[in-house]
Amino acid sequence: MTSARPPRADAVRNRAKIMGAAHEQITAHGPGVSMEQIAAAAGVAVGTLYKHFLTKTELVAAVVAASITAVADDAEAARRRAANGSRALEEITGFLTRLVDTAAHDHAVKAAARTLNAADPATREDEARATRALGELIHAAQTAGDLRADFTVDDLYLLFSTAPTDQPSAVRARWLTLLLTGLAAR
Amino acid sequence: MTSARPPRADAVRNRAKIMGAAHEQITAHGPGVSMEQIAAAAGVAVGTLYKHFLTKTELVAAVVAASITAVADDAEAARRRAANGSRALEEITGFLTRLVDTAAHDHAVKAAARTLNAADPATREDEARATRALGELIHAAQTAGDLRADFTVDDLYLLFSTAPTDQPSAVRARWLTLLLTGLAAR
DNA sequence: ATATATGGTGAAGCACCATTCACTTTATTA
DNA sequence: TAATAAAGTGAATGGTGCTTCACCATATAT
Repeated sequence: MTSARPPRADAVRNRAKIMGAAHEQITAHGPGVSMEQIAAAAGVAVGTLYKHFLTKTELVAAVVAASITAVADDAEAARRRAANGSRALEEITGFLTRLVDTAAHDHAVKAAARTLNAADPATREDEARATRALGELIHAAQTAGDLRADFTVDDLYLLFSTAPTDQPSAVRARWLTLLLTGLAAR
Repeated sequence: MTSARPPRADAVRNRAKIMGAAHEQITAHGPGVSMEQIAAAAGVAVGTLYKHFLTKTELVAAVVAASITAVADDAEAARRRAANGSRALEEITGFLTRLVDTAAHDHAVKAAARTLNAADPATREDEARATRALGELIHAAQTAGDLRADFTVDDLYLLFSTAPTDQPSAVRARWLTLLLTGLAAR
C-alpha cells in the first residue's frame, strides 16, 4: 500500500544533524532558542528544519522524547543492579540524584519532566518502561524495609518535578537529605 | 533643597490603578503579560505606564515587592501566634501551606520566590522581617523538640522554591506529607 | 545520461511586544 | 482666570521570532 520511496541520503544526514544541534542548543539555552539558532548550529537553512518538522513544537518534542528514552534506560539499569543484590533504596536515590544532576545542566531533561503524560506512542512506551522499572525498585526497597510503605512511582515523579535543578550541587544534596529523613525531629 | 512639587492628584490615582491592574494581570497570566494588556486593564494608555515605570522590569519588580510585603506580614503573624502558645511547628507548616496555596494561583508570589536577594532597600527590609520571624519560629519548634535540629530558614526558602505550585491541592498536600515525615521507613 | 521528485534555501510575510515621542489635556499655582 | 508644568495619549519604531513559499540543487531511478 504505502510504498513510500525511501528517504534520500542527504535527508537522513541532515535530520541527524538537526536533532543533534537541537538537543545541544536546547540543553544549553532552553526550549526558547530560536529556530534560526538551531539551524545555524546544524549548518542548514531554517527552511530545512520545516522540511523535517512541521512546527518548532514538534522539533522540541522530538528532542524531549529522546531524553525520556535515556531516562528509561537508566531506570532499567538501576533495577537490574538491584536484582543483582545491590540495595534497592540506594538505587532509587542514585537514580534520582543522577536525574536531578543531569537536569541541572540540561534544559531538555527538565522540559521532559513537564511533558509527562502528553506524547506520542513511542514516548508513552518509554514512560511505561521507566514506570515499570521504578515500580519494581520501589517494591523491593519496601520489602527490604528501607522505604515507607505508601510510596509510589507518582511520588517519585512528583519529587523529581520539584527538584531544585537551578541550585548548586550542595543545595541539591541538602534537598535530598531533607527529603529522605524528613523535617520532623527523630 | 529638593523641593519637588507634590505629584498631581490624577497621577497618584493612576499609579494606584496601574499597580492594581498589574498585580491582577500578573497573578492571572504571569509576568509575561504585555504592557498593552496591563494598560487596558488599568484603563490608561501604554504611555502612562512609562510615565510611572521606566521599564516593564521595573513595574513587575514593584508588583513582586508588594507580594513580598504580604508574605512578611504573614510570617510575623504566625510568629505572634506561636508566642501566644500555639505550637511552632504547626505555624511553620501552616505558613508554608498558605504560601504554596497562594503561589498556586498567583504568579506574582511565584515570581517573588525567584527574586530572593535581589531588590531595593524596602524589599530587603521585608525579606529581613520574614527571615527574622521565621527564624524565631524555627528555633521555638526545635526547642519544643518537634523539628530537626539542623533545620534553617534557608531550608525553608529552598522547600518553598521547589513547591509543586502547578499541581492540584491534593498533590500539594501529599508533597508536604512526604517532606514532613521523609521517605525512609519509620 | 536524463528525468523527476525529494530535499534545501533564505528572503519575505506576519504577528507580537517593549519602548519612544510629538502632541494634547488637565491639575495646580499665582 | 490665565499661565505653566506635569501627566496622559497612542501611533509609530524597531526588534525578534515563527512560518511560508517560489525557486534552486541533487540523489535516485530508469
